[in-house]
Amino acid sequence: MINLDFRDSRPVYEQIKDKIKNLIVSGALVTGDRIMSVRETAARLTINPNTIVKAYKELENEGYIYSVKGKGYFVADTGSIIDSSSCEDMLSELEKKLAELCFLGIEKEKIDNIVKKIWSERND
Amino acid sequence: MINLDFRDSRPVYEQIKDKIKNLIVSGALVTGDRIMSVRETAARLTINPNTIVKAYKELENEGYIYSVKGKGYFVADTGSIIDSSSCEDMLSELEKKLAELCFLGIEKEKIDNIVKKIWSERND
DNA sequence: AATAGTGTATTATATGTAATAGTACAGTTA
DNA sequence: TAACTGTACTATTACATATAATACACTATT
Repeated sequence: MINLDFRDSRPVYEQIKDKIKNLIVSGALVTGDRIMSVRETAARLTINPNTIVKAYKELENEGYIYSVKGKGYFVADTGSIIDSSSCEDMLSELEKKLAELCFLGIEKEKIDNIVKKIWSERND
Repeated sequence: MINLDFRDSRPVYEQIKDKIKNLIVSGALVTGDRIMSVRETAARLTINPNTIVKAYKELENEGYIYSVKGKGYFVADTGSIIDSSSCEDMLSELEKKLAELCFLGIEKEKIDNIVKKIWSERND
């Protein structure tokens, strides 16, 4: 389900955040689904439980999941996520990345196709 | 010209990399332009020269600038930058970010407008 | 030649983050 | 009761970041 990439220079807890966020964004996990427990994930990846806690807590702060003592972590209601301020940050980040890709000579059509694909997959 | 943002949690040398890269990508700096010297930038931002060196060296490795001993750093030929492997990485990163924005409810038109704006500005 | 500016290299030090290890406590379920 | 959950805390190690202080080689100007 989740594997680590040791070529990736980013901290382990960020990789875990990313993987789970992607599972939610892609629809593989939906509201109410229970995700692997802290200890289960730690054992599976043979890393320290504290590292998982850090990843889960940050995902909780961002509104993607929530915890229930004694039961586990669950995927939160997607509606509660939309934070306009962080959306603005993401959009300005996106603009920088796009400007860089444009500068490097990527064709506009390539970007258009990616955007088209993503939004068509989601708006079924 | 360049200022630091202490609210930004990223390392200082990365912020400097980003600022200069943006100046190049935006066209404010063009091939052959000399950029501020290591010591000059360090004095201006009141940070350690070694931090500037780290930022400049990474930009040099990425092909954005080059150094001449005794003279300074200069903006490199843009044609030498295009590295297809790193382009692939950037595109897959972009795809993740776009999927996240889509998930958060951003309208496709908003993205289309950003893309349109950037590519029209550059293809004069 | 002298001076002042460049990039470069090196060593040492301080600080914060990331990750591990171990333990303990509180809640849930069977 | 037993076995699983999340949570909290302390201690320790390893690494990245940033500073500090030198020193050397090259370029340009005077």
